[in-house]
Amino acid sequence: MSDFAARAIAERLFFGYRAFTGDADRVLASRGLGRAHHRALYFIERAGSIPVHELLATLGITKQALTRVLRELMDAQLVERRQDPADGRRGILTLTETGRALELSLLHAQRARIELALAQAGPNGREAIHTFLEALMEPEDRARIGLAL
Amino acid sequence: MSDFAARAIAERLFFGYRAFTGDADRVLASRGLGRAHHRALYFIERAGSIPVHELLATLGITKQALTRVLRELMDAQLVERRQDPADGRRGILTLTETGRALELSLLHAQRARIELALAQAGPNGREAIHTFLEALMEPEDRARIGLAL
DNA sequence: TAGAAACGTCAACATGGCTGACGCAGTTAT
DNA sequence: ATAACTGCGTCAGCCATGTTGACGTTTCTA
Repeated sequence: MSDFAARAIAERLFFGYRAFTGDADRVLASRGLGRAHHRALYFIERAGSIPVHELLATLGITKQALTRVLRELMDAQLVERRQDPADGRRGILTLTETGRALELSLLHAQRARIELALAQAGPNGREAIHTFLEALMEPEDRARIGLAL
Repeated sequence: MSDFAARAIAERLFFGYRAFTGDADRVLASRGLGRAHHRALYFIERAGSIPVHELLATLGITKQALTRVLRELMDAQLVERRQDPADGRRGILTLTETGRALELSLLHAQRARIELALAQAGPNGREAIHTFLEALMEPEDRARIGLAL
């Protein structure tokens, strides 16, 4: 593949991702939260409820970094932790009603941009876009969202 | 658009972008540099030579943040600054031979992943992917890489 | 019942952002 | 010519998000 073609993708990913996250960042800033909080909210909501160790693996950060984020989210009454009944050492995280509402509003802040971009790409483009992004991902992460390795 | 469809894109962007940047991050770490240095190298190389104020606008960071990055790149002999002959206040940045070599090796670290992902998406997918990513971008940034607003 | 596992927590540090304030060289307007 | 503005570097201090390493507690498991 030519360097030129690689650059075309690289810069579009850079600017595209920046704009995409920017939509949520504005909402987050008004609540005194950051992108790290959004990611936690997103994956807790996605799973319904999730063990701490799994969220840790998904986010790919250390437990110290996650603990700080979770403490702030729990202080803000957006996330709750309870014990795993099957193994009392494990914590299970869920969103509160307020947390779910915030997560949705963050998603909706990004939805318009996504919708527009998919529409521009045309009805047949959607599958190609999914395939492309899935192929960029690490196999480990593909498995995490329920795709074949 | 359904929340479900929006989430499908959101998480693929998150994991895909993370894997994509991870390729370069590994090379950068071995040189004691970070992602911020890569972005500067990329856009200087892309332009051939670029005024400081334009790089500033492209990266969307403050001059203080950029100055630190540029100082490190110049100390490492990867970037050179000279005066704009037309306006002595302005600085113009170019890469050294070494800088160009590093930038290329960073691009190549990402190229295989991009190539594979484009191949997976099929020959007709490429246009859709470009269109999609361009539509995600801020109009301002589209203009910056030579696209119509 | 000893050891391992799953946390939470404290401390220190790196990176890459930010704001504000100041200085200086060079350019432009009066 | 001189005053004002511009572009840019720099100092200082702060914030968000990540890192390592060490330690303690609770809970399971061999």
